[in-house]
Amino acid sequence: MSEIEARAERRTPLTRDRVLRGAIDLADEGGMEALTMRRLARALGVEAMSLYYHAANKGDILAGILDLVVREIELPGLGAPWKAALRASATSAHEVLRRHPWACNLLMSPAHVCPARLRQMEALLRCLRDGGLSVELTDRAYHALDSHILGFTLWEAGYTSGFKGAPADFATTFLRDLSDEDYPHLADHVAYHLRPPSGDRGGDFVFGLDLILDGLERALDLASVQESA
Amino acid sequence: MSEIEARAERRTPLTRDRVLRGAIDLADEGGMEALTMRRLARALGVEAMSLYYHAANKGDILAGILDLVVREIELPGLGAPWKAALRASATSAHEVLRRHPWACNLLMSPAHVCPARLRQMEALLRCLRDGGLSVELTDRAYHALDSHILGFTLWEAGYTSGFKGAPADFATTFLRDLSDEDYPHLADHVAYHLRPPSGDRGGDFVFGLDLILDGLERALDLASVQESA
DNA sequence: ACGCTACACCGTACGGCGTAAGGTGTCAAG
DNA sequence: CTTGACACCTTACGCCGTACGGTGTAGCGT
Repeated sequence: MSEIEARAERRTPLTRDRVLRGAIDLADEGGMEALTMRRLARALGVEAMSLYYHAANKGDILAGILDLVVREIELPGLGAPWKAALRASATSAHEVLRRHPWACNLLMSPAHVCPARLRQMEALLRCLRDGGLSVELTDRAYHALDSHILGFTLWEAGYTSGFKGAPADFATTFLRDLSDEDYPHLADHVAYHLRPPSGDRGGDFVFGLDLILDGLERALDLASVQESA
Repeated sequence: MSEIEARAERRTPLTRDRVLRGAIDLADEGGMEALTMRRLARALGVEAMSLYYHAANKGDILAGILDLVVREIELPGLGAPWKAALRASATSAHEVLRRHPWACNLLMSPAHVCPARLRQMEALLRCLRDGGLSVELTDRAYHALDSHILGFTLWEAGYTSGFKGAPADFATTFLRDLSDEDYPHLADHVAYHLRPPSGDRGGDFVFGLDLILDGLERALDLASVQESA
C-alpha cells in the first residue's frame, strides 16, 4: 500500500524523451530564446540541474530536438521519379519546419549535426544521383534545394512569428505607414501579403521550388543531349 | 599646453559610429556570440555602461550594424535590364553576407528592420515590376531570390565557420568516417566539397541563382504570350 | 573668477543564463 | 541491515544585458 501511495505521489519520472518533448513544446511556444534550462525544468516540475542527468548539456538537448523534428520530414522514396520525389520531400520539410520554426536556426550549425539530418541529406543526394544527375549537378542541385527550403522557411518564420508576437500590427502599422511615401513597391508587396488567405497557401514556396526543379530538369536534359552528341 | 596634453592623454572619444564599427569587428571575428556589451566596451577601451550613451540598447546596436552591412549591398540600377541587374545585386548581397555571416541571422528578424534593408527590398521589387512582372510574379520572384541569397549564404556560413573553428577537421574526420559506410552519397558530396579550390568559387551560388532567374524569365515570357493571345 | 549645466563616462547591483561540484533521499540487491 | 546505484536537488561561479545613480570635465553666462 505504502509503496503504491508513494509511487502515486511521486511525479512521473523524467526521461530523455520527456525532456526533449518539453523542450520542443517550449520552443514551439516561445521560440528559441524561451528554451532555457531553468524554464524547461520548471515546465517539467523539476529543478534545472536534474536535466543534466538525462542530457549532457544544452547542446545535447538542441541536437536531440532537432533530430526529432528532422525525423518528421518525409524522405524521397527509392523508386520514385526524382523530380516528384524531391518536390514531395521538400514540401514536407517546409511543412515540418513551419511547425517548428526554431529548427531552421539549429539546422544551420554543424554543431548540431544529427543522425536524422544525415539521413535526410543522404536521401536527397541519392535521389538526385539516381535521377541521373552528375556529381557536380547533384552538388549544385542539393544546395539550391536546401537553400530554398531553409531560406524561405526562415523568412516566413521570422515574419509570421514577428507579426503574431507583441507587435502584432507591426506590418500594418510600421511598414504600411513608412512605405506609402518612399517605398511604393514595398507597400504593394506588403499589401499583397496582407490579402485574405486564399486557397493556395504555401504557393510561394512551391513556386520557388518548381523554379529550381524545372531548371534542374532542363540542365539534366541539356547534359544528356551533350553527352549523346 | 596643459589643455593639449590633457586632450592627448584622453583616448579618442566614443561615437555611435565607433561603437558600431567595433561591434562589426567583434562579430566578424568571433560570430554573433562574441558580440557582448562588455567585450565590445573592452575592445573600445571603455566600460560596458558607456556604450549606452551612444546606443539605446543591444538591439539598437544590432540594428545599426545590420544597416551598415546591408548598405554595402549593390542595388539594381534603374535603367538596367532586370535579369542582369538582379543577378549583379544578388551576387553583391552574397559577397557582402559572406564577409559578415552573422548578418544573415539578423536579417531574419523583423525586429531589426532597418532603412537600408527597406531600400534594398524596394529596389529589388521595383526592378522586378519594371521588368514587366506582375504583382503576383514579383512577389514570388522576390521571395525565391531572397530565400536563395539568405539560405545559401547561411548554409555556407554555418559550415565554413564551423570548419574553420575549433573542430577544424570536423568535416574530414566526423563526416568522412561516418559517411563511408552508411552514407555513400553524402561521402561523395563531402569529398566534392573538400576538392582543392578551383576557379569557379561561388559557382554554386550563381548556379542556383540562375536557376531562379531563368525560370522567372520563362514564366514572364509565358505570361506575355498568354496575355497577347 | 565663479558657479551652472550638459555631456560622456563609470561603479554597483539585479535578475537570468549555463553548468561544475557535491549533497540527499529512495529503492533494490546482497 | 548495509550498500550502492539512481534520480533529483542545493549551492555557487562566471557570464550576460542593463537600471540607477555617481563623477569628472568642458563650455558657458555672469
